[in-house]
Amino acid sequence: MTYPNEITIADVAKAAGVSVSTVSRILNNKLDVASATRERVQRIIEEMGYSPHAQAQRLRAGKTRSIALLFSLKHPGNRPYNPLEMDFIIGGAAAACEQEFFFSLLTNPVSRHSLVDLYRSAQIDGLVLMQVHTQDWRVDLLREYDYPFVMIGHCNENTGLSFIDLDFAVGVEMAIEYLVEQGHHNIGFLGHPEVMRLNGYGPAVRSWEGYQRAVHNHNIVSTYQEASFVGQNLFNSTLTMLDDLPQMTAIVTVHANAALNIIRALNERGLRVPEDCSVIALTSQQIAELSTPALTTIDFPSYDMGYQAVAMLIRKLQGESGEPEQILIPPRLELRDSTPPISARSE
Amino acid sequence: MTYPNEITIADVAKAAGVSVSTVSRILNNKLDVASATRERVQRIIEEMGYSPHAQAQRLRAGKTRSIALLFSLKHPGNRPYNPLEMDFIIGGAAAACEQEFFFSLLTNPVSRHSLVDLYRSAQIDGLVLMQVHTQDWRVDLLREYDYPFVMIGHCNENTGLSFIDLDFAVGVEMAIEYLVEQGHHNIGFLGHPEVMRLNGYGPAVRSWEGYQRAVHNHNIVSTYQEASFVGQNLFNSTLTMLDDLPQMTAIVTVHANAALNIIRALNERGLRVPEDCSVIALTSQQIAELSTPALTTIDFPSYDMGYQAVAMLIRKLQGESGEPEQILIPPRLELRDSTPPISARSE
DNA sequence: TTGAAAGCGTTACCAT
DNA sequence: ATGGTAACGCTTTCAA
Repeated sequence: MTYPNEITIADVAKAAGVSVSTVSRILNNKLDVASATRERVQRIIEEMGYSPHAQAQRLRAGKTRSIALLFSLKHPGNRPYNPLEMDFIIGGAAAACEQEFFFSLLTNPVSRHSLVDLYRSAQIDGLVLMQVHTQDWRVDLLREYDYPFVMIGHCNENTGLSFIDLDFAVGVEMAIEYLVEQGHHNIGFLGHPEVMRLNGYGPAVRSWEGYQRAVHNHNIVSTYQEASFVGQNLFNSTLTMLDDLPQMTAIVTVHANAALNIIRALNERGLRVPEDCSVIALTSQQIAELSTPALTTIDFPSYDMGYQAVAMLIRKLQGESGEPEQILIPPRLELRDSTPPISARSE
Repeated sequence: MTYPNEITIADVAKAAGVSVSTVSRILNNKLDVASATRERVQRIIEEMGYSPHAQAQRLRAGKTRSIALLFSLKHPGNRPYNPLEMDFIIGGAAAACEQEFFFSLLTNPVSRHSLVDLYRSAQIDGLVLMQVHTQDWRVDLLREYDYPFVMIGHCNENTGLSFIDLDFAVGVEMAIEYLVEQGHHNIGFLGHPEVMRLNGYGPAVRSWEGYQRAVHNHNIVSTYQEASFVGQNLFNSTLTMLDDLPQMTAIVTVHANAALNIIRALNERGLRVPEDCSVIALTSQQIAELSTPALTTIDFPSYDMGYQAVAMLIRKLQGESGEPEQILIPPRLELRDSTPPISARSE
């Protein structure tokens, strides 16, 4: 039995012997309807398997109830993606679905024109921006046009803008500080690729700042490598750091997925984690617990960030918050098994 | 300068001194327009920054130009997700965006009602189903209503249905066969959790079949563990297999992300990859190359599968293909560094 | 080659 | 409490 999906509110009205307006009122839970009528019509709606035409409702309302997340694939084959970015997507989708918003993923590269067009042609009510740079033309453009959007990440200049971001600078600093407290003097830092930092990619810039600050403020010997997240690269960069600084007893990395390669590189030199070398990564709980030993982390709550970003956007769209919301998440150190328990270090 | 986005086709018509119909014709590249008019109007469209209201166009056309992928989060905190499933999403989004379809991610749990409602209320034109089970109520329902959809995965009974899937059974068989050819006699299999197989989750059922067939057809000693993809579990399961079968010289796993834990577990027992033990995983090129050593795989082209699924769905929506398309991808063995080169094994 | 008008399925206003 | 009607912005007949 195949139901035709061409049942309209008019069909329901006719079947119920009432006017279209009445059915509409019932659908929208207006109060001025006799309860007898309401019940009768509702039964008929049920029986006919009617549900209102979302497109028509949206046209009428002048709202799309759609939001999108920009996730441009520069090179379609350029995977694997950062798993934390995947969590932005999932978290965002979850928040949108809960509020019955359509959540769309836009992978085409955006131009000024295509970006503006999304709003102009009423494809979306609002946008989530990720992979934000300290100076970001997309942000400038959307701000100029006063189109609703929120960022995962933030710029140098954020007046009037809504965003959620992790405090990468403090995060890296905190990790190094912890290691110093634990008695480490020789610490390696495995950062984002240099080119990303020079391009002004937020996390790259800020984690680098945090590293510089920590080195400056503490009496430690340090080496660093800026590596892409290709496995072989992380592996080699770890070896290079060991060459530079053979006494290295701790590594801090911003790479979510680096554990395998760092650990393997250390093993290659006869070093074990955490007995000979501690590792702290900037990653999510879930990824940290994928490793053996489970990684001590500066927690990167990416699912929640995606979720919050969308929740924030929807609040903005519904006009609940006139003020922009700016959330800079204070980093949290999660001790797990890749740094020795405090008692063990007091030997 | 903030453009109002309330410019309509009527505004353009008025500004150009022509009728709405004429503007519409120009927008839709109809032929019966004087080229002088066309150019003049096009310039005005440009100047005014007009682009047509997508909602209105879709209402008029009776098409939503939206498709969705069902990715229910049973437990919102239930991460990390299978990275290959993430690639379904990205690949699907890419295909949809290229064709200017809206691609939406639905994370709410679906009921019969909510599923049917997606079509009835004209929220979507079609759906991509993943996490398909050998018997799947969603498939039965959509088939009954004759709503357009495609699957990533397939059921036991697929008449009239369109799908793309990897041939997991042959894949696992092929991996084991290769190992046998290379002279291995003691082979371990690390499969999906038993409960997934018993629930009829396609990949779990079929990779298990492939394993059984391989063991039956070859003269090998084998052990297996069915493990969840939690790191600690994979680690322990590997150790258990080593306890069962200390002479084990090769492991085949269906877990995309298991490499770290398998390798670490082997190292724990003083075994090295690939010198002492070979590893073949069912995963994507990108993930395989994240590991050190890079993993030999049965390639799981998940991005392409997502891409193809959506392309297939769009073809179906555009009525290009009356016939259902059923693609069962023949597995391909990709030799990398977690199995020794053939020359090395002839010692 | 162009324009007028109907209609896509709703909701909201104004009557009754 | 209910019904008629206009309007949301577009495309597509049908006429001119």
